[in-house]
Amino acid sequence: MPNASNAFIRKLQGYEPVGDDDLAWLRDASATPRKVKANTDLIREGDVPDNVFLIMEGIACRYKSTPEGGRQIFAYLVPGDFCDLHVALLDEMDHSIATLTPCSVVRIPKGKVLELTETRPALTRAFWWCSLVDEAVLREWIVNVGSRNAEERIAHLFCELHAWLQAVGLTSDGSFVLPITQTELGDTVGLTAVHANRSLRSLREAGLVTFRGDIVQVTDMARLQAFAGFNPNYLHLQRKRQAS
Amino acid sequence: MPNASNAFIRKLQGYEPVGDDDLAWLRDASATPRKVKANTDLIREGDVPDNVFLIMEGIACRYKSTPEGGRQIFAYLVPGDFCDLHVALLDEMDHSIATLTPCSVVRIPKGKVLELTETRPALTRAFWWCSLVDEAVLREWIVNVGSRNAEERIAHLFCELHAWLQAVGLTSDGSFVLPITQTELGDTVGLTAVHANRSLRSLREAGLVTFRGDIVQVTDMARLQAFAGFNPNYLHLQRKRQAS
DNA sequence: CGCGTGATTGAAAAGCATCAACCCAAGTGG
DNA sequence: CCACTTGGGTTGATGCTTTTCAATCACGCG
Repeated sequence: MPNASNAFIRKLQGYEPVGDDDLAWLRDASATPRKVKANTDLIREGDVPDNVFLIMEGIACRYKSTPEGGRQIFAYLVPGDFCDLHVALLDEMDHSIATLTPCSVVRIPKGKVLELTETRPALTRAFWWCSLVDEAVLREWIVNVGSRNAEERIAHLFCELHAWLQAVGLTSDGSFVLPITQTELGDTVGLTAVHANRSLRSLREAGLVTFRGDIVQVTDMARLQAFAGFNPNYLHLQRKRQAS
Repeated sequence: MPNASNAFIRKLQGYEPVGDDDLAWLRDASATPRKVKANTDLIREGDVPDNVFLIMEGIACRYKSTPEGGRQIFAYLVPGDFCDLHVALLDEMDHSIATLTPCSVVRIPKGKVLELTETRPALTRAFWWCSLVDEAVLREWIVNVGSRNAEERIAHLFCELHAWLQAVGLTSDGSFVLPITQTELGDTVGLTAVHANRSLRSLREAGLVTFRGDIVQVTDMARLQAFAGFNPNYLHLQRKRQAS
């Protein structure tokens, strides 16, 4: 079994050349993961935490609860993703983070991240890059809920997740594991569970993609992407060109 | 008339104590603004630019065009806002930026920003903070289009803009200038212009807020905020607590 | 004055939510 | 071992929300 910190370190190395010294910092920071059960809040809106969380295994999500009792999910967190880098700089959480599956997470003290911005420009830049990619994904999600219909929204989400997970080797032959309920899918794309269910049936019957028992299987990738209007440019998956 | 760089520098100073040396860098960087007409693309999706833009006067927006000929706006840029800090680190633009009114903008060469990350940790942190606040606003916009109805979306947008502009002294007595068309308002909150118009009428008749001739006038702030479910925490307007 | 852009209103149709029922599989406890 | 419970998936019927299409109005400008 590979070193648990691999997903995280590999991700950052994709953004910036990471020196041995910085590598040691990363290894040290991600050394002692702790287990968390599924459907557990890691941190809640309003909290003023003093740790940054990092997902090593499992899937979590960012969300806000709505006054009517629903919730809006606006990010899935997969291994290697920061939970709340925000917290290191901002004051209090403006949203919550919950696990969707059992997870393994590590905590990095806030002070350690602040210190990093003073002493390690390459890592700071890599973290900043992470923020910027997160931002790009959020923009596309606004396009998704703001200007696509129900089927297109779901199709687009599946395209994105496939591309993202493929980049870290978590897909196989057009399929990937997505351990969420249809209610959570609805909370993600701004639909009710009932309508999400009907839309899934349409997509299945159209021969584009199926979602059964935690498995998304893309039937026809080219048609699915065309249907969803998916353009992966916003994921910024290709490596950064050498900067001098 | 105040130094044109004030909005920008004041904004950053709200995030981090800025030393004299850094101040000089900022003044220098924002020294020579150039005028741009309304409804002009500053930069387009797919471009690989070598400048970072900074809005000194006027209002611009980030947007993506949809295949059906519409567009989705996901940010308004007001004086002091960065246009595309992303570009300094990411590869190519994943969205476009256009002026909505005549604007005055400055360009900062990409290399200058990269150099900054090596030599000026306080400024780098301030820029990073800007990214994180942008991110928080994007999250709330997803909640807006994903889980509020037409009237609530518009009401929420107006609450946000009022709070944001009030923080930089651009409101007066519950009103502010919003030089956009109803079509652009619709493109922002994921509605057609027709339905945006009807929703505006409802809000006006409910005595909450009016929007006529580029002026938003909040009639009853408390009720408007309650109606929209507005909580300003995500704007992170309060100053950062002293770190260390 | 005529034209173009944006605002406004009406009527019809489509999209989506709501309510309600039922099915199914995986526990759980007697 | 089985009755019972529970959470998630599926489907139908109905109504509200939003879009679409179309027409008209108001205004600034050459």
